[in-house]
Amino acid sequence: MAKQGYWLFKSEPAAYSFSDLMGEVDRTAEWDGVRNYQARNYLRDEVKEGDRMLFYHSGAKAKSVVGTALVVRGGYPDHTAWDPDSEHPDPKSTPEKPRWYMVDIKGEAELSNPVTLAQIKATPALENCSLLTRPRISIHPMTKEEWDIILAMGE
DNA sequence: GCCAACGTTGGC
DNA sequence: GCCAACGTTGGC
Repeated sequence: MAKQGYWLFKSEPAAYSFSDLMGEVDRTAEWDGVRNYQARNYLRDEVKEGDRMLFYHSGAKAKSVVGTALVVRGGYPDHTAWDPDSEHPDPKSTPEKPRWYMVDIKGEAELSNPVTLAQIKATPALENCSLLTRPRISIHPMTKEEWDIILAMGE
């Protein structure tokens, strides 16, 4: 069995929120629309079924980790790229030569207390976490230690 | 293959 | 709403 991976996915709640995920059939959604190569590489190569992720709300008001989810399908081609009616079409990506990848996630639990960005910044053990050191990427790998700390803060 | 222009992200 | 950071594009 592959090593358990931990991730943090960012989303603008106005575009797609954690409650949107929890409201899906089977609480499961395709995480499509990623159009950044670094994030794509994570999705394609490293995010595996069985990995867990923190759902982070970015943007003016939220800026906090609000819940957890499970990866229920590892990286596979993002078919919305070659759908001209999708929100993120990319004519350079085709079914034969997919450029973008996505995963499927299933909502698990909402945190009792959302962990804010300010709290994360104020926690010395989290100062090297990818969320803080690599701004402007929508997908961040996390260590088990970081995962445990944030979840404990959210209880 | 360089690099300027441009677009996007996301905290403030 | 501003703007810094940074990724992408495209002319040369």
